[in-house]
Amino acid sequence: MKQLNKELEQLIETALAGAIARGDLPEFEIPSVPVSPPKRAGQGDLSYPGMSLAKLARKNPLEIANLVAATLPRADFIDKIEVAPPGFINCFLSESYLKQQVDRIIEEGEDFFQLDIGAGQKAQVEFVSANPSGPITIGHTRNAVVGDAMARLLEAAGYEVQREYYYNNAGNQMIVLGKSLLLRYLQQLGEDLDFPEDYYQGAYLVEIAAELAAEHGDALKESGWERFKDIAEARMFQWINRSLAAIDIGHDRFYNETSLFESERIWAVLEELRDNGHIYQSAHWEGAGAEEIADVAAKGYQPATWFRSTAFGDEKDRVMVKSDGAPTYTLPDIAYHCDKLERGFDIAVNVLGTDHFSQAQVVKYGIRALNMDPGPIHVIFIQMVRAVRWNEELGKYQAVKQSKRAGDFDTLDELVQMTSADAVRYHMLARSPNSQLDFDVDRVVKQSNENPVYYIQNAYVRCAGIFREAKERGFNDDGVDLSLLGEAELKFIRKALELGNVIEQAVTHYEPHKIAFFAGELAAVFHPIYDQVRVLHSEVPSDVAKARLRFYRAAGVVFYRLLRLMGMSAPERM
RNA sequence: GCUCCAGUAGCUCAGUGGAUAGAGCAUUGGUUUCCUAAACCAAGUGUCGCAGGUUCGAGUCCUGCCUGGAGCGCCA
Repeated sequence: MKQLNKELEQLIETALAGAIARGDLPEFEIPSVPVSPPKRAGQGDLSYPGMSLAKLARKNPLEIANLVAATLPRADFIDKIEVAPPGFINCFLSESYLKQQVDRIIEEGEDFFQLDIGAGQKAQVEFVSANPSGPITIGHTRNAVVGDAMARLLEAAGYEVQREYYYNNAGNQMIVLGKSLLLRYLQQLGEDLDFPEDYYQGAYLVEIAAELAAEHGDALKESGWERFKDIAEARMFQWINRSLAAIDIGHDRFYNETSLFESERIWAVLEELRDNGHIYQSAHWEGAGAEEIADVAAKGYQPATWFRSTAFGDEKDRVMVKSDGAPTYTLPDIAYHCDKLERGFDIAVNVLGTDHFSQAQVVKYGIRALNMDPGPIHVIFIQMVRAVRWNEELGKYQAVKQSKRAGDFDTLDELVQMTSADAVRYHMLARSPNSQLDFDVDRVVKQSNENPVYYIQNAYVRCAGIFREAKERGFNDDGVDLSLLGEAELKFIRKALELGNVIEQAVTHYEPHKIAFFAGELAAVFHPIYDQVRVLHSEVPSDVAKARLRFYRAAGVVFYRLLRLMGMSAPERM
């Protein structure tokens, strides 16, 4: 399917080049000017602001617009071109072209607006990346939904996409997890033991411990925490994957940070940084103030290994290897991204919470210090998400307490249980990632017309309903004459043809939420049409009914495509 | 203190430097003999945080300020 705004832009550029060649316009470099649908009726379907050229062409914008309109090459999708002050070039789409697109949409099916922007290119999306120390929380969920939608959109743009999950099972967290499970297990065996406050308090460890006790009795009693760490880790991953699968999310590859230690890759990276002159040994960083130095002295720090990230714009240098010889999190993170780049991804999207902002910056500095181009790496930062409820007494929203009490929830599982996988996905996606998200629990739970999830799905359901009914009545759209379609149906087709541009915008700006808003807008165009444009109705002549049936077939294809792009289901019935 | 993000209708939020700033919810009234009501139709709501600047044109870009959030460890 063609992206008409791009086609038109090219035609206009051709016309401009012609005008320059003929000497009607002075020599100038034609800029890329976005062609977009105007907001108001009567201004056509696509609009090009000719004013952008006035200064370059040193000519009145209205004159330029008229010149372009008069010499624009012919195209099958254009009905007419109008010029409007102060210099807009407005394009009206041809009705017959739009009607033909109904069959084109059906032909393309699930590949409707499958673009070739990324053809032959590899993209990676790294997302979730939660360490296996507990369940998927509401914050991870937003990360997961945004990351997966980004991956789907990249696929729609033609990229070959890999979904990756980066995790660390070697840190102190995991040791504590293992020890926590060991304690819970011993408690299950009846031992009266204190459970330290800084251990994992979650009830899930008690459950696992109970299962272990039931399955193995006291056979594991003599095992060390290492054994319990392994068990806990395996169980956590099972749980995480099951939770994600419940909202139709999965990863192609799990990348263990530990492998970077085993391969000694981190030390190779450190040596390369050192060779490039970006590493030094010191008890404090080179730019430390007197106060900082005194503080370090008071703590008695021995010299550590520093990366001079300030040379790349950082506000302070960062420790790579602590004075005790252990690397910080940053060094393997740099090595990991180095590895990513070497794997040859043209785009490497990284979905992170804003609490990783500084970390992500340092990684980019590290990449540059290795004389590599961090260009392919793009980070989508996800702002905080919290579950809220409307408090009638206070007249404002309040955060749902993150306690384990019944009715409160802070995990994906509980969220899905309270609402639905589709509702979770839609609401987590339908926000700009860099705005804080208040997840209104009651509203999402409500399965009513105030919930846009069902508004969109219902559009697909309605299409499916027509076909069920038509089949029962033995009616079909064979031998259809699409010229019988009316203005209402064309309005939908016009809107649907914007999908390609939406996908492109979402991909090039790394803003997957755009697809969610588009889906809502398209449903808002659809429902009034469905209300008026009936198919199986006594007053509708058979040939018109055939055309309309074909139209709803196309509409169903479009909604199916949209729902899948958002990772949502396309139910046949509500 | 420094860095980043946000501030748009009563609420939750969209908004590619372009034309008269939008949607949903909430509020009020209306709509179904025949696929449809989780829907449709109609009605009102704005100091786009404040002040400057750039531009033919600014909610959008720049500067400063105000408010809210996140980050600023030899944590991961």
